[in-house]
Amino acid sequence: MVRAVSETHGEILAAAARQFTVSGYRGTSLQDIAREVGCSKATVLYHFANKEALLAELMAPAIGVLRDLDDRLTGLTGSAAQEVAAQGFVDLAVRFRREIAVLRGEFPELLCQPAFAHIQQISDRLRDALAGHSDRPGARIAALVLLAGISEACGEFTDIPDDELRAALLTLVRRAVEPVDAPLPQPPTTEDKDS
Amino acid sequence: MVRAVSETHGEILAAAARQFTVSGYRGTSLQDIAREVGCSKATVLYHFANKEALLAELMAPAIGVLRDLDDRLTGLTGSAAQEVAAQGFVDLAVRFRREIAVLRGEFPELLCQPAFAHIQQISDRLRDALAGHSDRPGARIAALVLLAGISEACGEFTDIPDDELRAALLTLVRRAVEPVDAPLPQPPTTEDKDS
DNA sequence: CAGAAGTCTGACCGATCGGTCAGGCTCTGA
DNA sequence: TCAGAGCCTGACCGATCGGTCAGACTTCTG
Repeated sequence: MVRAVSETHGEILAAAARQFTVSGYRGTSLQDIAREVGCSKATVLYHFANKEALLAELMAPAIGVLRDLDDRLTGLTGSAAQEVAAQGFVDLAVRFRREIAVLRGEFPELLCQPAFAHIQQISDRLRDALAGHSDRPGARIAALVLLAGISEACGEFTDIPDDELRAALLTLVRRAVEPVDAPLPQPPTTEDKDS
Repeated sequence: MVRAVSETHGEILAAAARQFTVSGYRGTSLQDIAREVGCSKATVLYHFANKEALLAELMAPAIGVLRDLDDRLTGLTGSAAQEVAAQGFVDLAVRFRREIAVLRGEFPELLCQPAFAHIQQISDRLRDALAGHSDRPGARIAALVLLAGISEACGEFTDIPDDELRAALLTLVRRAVEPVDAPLPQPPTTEDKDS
């Protein structure tokens, strides 16, 4: 059976997206993808140079949006950076729930691959922005917990429509982020031991 | 070379912990562990029935603490459940940073294995408790984002001492969790479309 | 009609995985 | 002294992985 180029190409991409979401990148073999499409493993490797190229093409749209967000963050400081980072990342996470779920937990290894080398730097800058470029541990911790948690959680809420999920996440982030413009948010914690 | 039982056993366990933390469970082979210990792969499999048993023994302490927390949560409702869940999970996450990092992202597959079958249910109950047993989407989302984010983030802050990390996380969780005892926290969201 | 281009496949490759097994080694106690 | 228990290993196994390759088939084009 011979199909139009774009047809098989797209079917492989769609099957890979589903399989990666369920089993992760490593947990999915080219044979699994070929089986779902109904072609041979060699056909998958005819349309894509290798497994990594398949992943790269799958991630391209999300990465593009992430880069745009990175550009918009340059020059911003304090709560302005926090707000733009919050809105931008929440929107990105909701729109690309599936793609982000794929990377779930496989970030460290995947980021070593050349196609994704720069993403680590971008996400570091995103975290700094969400922390209002503060170096207080509380701000850094809150920013990382929120970014990681949203990435992880988005894929789970498949039953919640985009609008509702986006609004709830944005409310959460605004509530949870450590304010940086105010001198200090009246620390009500139990004890402070600055080592 | 022949060592005392407990010695090699412990060395394998320690090496596995390090490797799993860096490369994940799947990403670490028995050969990798054996190489770090300085023994053969067969020796690893002499001390542990199989790879899964190695992981189970590594996780046992953390799982025990998780079960204790689960017990303490039974019967609690509202903000009381939230507070106990917050304190208990933050403490657990900080104490067992490394163990939790191992499971990072490999939860879905690992939870299928019989040794970890019950953990999914416990973590579901933990999430419900942190949401104050509310079924409002905002509360559920906040709880999941916080649990996932803390799990993910703890392993990254190796430079922050336990006390400080614990205090910062607890402050964050208390600030971020959606209050449930008050009738409704003055919803400032854009629009509510109850489908 | 000839042949070039594009699409697809089965057979195969080397590498690596988790796991097994027979046997060698050291130490201990009768 | 010697048998047995405990510890350890090299060699090996079947399965699976990502990837290659020659060739078959269809479609387009001059």
